[in-house]
Amino acid sequence: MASSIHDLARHLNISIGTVSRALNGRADVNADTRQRVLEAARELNYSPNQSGRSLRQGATRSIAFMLQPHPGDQEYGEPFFIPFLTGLQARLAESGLDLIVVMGAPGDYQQERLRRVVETRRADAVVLAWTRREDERIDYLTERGFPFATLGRSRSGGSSYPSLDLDFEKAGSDAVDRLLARGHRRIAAIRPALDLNFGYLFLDGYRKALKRHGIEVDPGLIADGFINEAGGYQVTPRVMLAKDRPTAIIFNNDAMALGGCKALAEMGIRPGHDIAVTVIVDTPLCRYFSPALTAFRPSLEPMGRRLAEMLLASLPAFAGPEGTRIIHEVWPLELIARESD
Amino acid sequence: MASSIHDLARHLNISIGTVSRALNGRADVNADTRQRVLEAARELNYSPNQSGRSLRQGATRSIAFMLQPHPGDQEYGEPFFIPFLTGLQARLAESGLDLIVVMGAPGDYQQERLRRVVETRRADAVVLAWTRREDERIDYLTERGFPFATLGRSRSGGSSYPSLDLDFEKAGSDAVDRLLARGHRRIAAIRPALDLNFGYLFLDGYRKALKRHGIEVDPGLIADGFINEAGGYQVTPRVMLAKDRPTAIIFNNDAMALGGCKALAEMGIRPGHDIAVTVIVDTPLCRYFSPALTAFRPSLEPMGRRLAEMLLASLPAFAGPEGTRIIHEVWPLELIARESD
DNA sequence: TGTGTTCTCGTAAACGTTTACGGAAATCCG
DNA sequence: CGGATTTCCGTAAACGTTTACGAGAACACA
Repeated sequence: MASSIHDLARHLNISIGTVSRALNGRADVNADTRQRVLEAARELNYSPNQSGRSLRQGATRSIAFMLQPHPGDQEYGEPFFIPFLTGLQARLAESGLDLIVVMGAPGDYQQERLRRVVETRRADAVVLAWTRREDERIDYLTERGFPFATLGRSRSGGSSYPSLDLDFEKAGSDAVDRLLARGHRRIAAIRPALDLNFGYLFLDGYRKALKRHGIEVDPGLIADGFINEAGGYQVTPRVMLAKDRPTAIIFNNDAMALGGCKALAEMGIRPGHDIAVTVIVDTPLCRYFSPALTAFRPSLEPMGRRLAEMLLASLPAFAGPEGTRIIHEVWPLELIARESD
Repeated sequence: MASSIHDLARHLNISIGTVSRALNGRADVNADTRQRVLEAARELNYSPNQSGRSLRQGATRSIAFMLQPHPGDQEYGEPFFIPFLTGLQARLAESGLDLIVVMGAPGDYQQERLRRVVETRRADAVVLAWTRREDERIDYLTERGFPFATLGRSRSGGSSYPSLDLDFEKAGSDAVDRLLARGHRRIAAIRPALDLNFGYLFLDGYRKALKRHGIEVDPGLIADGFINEAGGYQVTPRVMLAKDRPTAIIFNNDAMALGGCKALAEMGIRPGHDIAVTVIVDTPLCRYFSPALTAFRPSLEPMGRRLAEMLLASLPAFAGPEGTRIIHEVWPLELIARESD
């Protein structure tokens, strides 16, 4: 069916070694024969078998991104990652690498799937997202010496791998500053209950900003919930029942914010009028919601490009002349002021 | 580094052939030796090299989904596909297949990327979405005899491949019926300008329903735009400037509807009050928009499962006892009445 | 002319599997 | 007990590449 390097060799009456060298642009092949090989390749519609090549070279020339759907929220997609993946893909393609997105089942937290990818050597490196504070995936990969990079920081694995994260601490702090400047004193914070690292960073920023302004942190105004709409819906009433009601809520996540607003609506509390609502990570949903939610926006597509760049810089096979480098970066979030605060 | 089948053989002092047979559960291996092999495999942390296996078997045991980001609309993700992919992945995993999502650059319409996947044999079959009326990808795949299935129908390729589509025609018709029942007579239709097949199906349903009620189809009420928010924003005023203004608009696409509503707002026209707005394919954005948009909702996750099932049934290697079957299905969309009409 | 260098190519091994084939040992059966 | 059958395993080839090695031819140079 598909033509192999042997077909080319037979067709041109030369050896497969020469064909391979010609195709791979090696120096020790006559310019004339190279020309003929390339023509024959086009004519016979040849393209190399990736399995054969991978087997020989021990490299698949592809990078895997582990995509994890939100558990328990079938209807809600993951618009967050698509622009990121677009950037990631674009940069990898420039270096001739394929991006493969490995889907996991919702909720299994990828460990099994990750093992499969690593152990069957389906990819040369992986990119992780939704990093946890203590992340077993990172432990696993560092232990095995498998190359990877992360979108998000973690305590696990030291600083032996490239990572790109958003400055959730600053965003949390800025959100508080802004609300304080607008006269709020009772500010609640709602974040995901899992060990997700950005939840800690956000809360750190929140706490520090309050303290900086001499305001005591009230544990009754901080709540953790499941990281989806249902979680926000469930947990928001809890902070609203604090003895001294908050006049503002900062949500760490768009889906939780939407659920929270639903709960507020049912309590007769109108975001933007009766209460200020701020969201840390902006998505299109925030923009279209009514009232439009004030939120902190990441530059996802450039981040994807950059993380690909950083990953490549850490791989010996792709690092430039100055050798491999492990880069860590933290990118700012941009405040998009809308109607909800 | 990673242990191979040779390591196991050496460790157990048996031949690699026996090891392979033991691992693959073939009959002609002693129960005792099989036990020892499996233990050794666990002990040495063995797992088969996918490249070697693929090379020998001529199959990668993975299915590729071609994911295409919307062009020109960086911020807007593609929440539509995630639940679909979740279902697809789940069903494939049950048959031991991996799902790999191949990202393309926005706008290149995948032809290049598809060629890469097919020609380098990175996957055993592919799943296509966003089918066009005349789809060069389908032509290419049928011509090459490469197995695939589609989410959506097409004129290309006959009925030689499994396809699962939504009943856009019925949805378009139902949408018109509903608006007519509510007293509207001037109903506009806005759909994507590309050759996307569902745009035709939708418009067919729209036209038929109008004719069925004896209402003439006014070309001035039909407009095509770029399939994103900007497209909806740009094209909506065109139908609003018809000599006899429409009192209702049906959008074929959520993003176009959102852009259209923005344009309407700027014209001082309020959806849900001054004009009825219906969307054919519901996404979370429709639910959160204000006013919440009446829309027709697909069951994406079950559709993903089903299309995987249908694809497997068409593959000789996976078809059940009754042999391979090419299945075509068209699934209904469910009307979700909200506030915008 | 003889020696050394450069250019170009063929040979063959290797990557990690699976599997067709055959053979030795064990078992069965009349 | 002898032949037939079954059980189990080793051998080796094959999948499609890449690449180390070496060899022949052409060329340069003294």
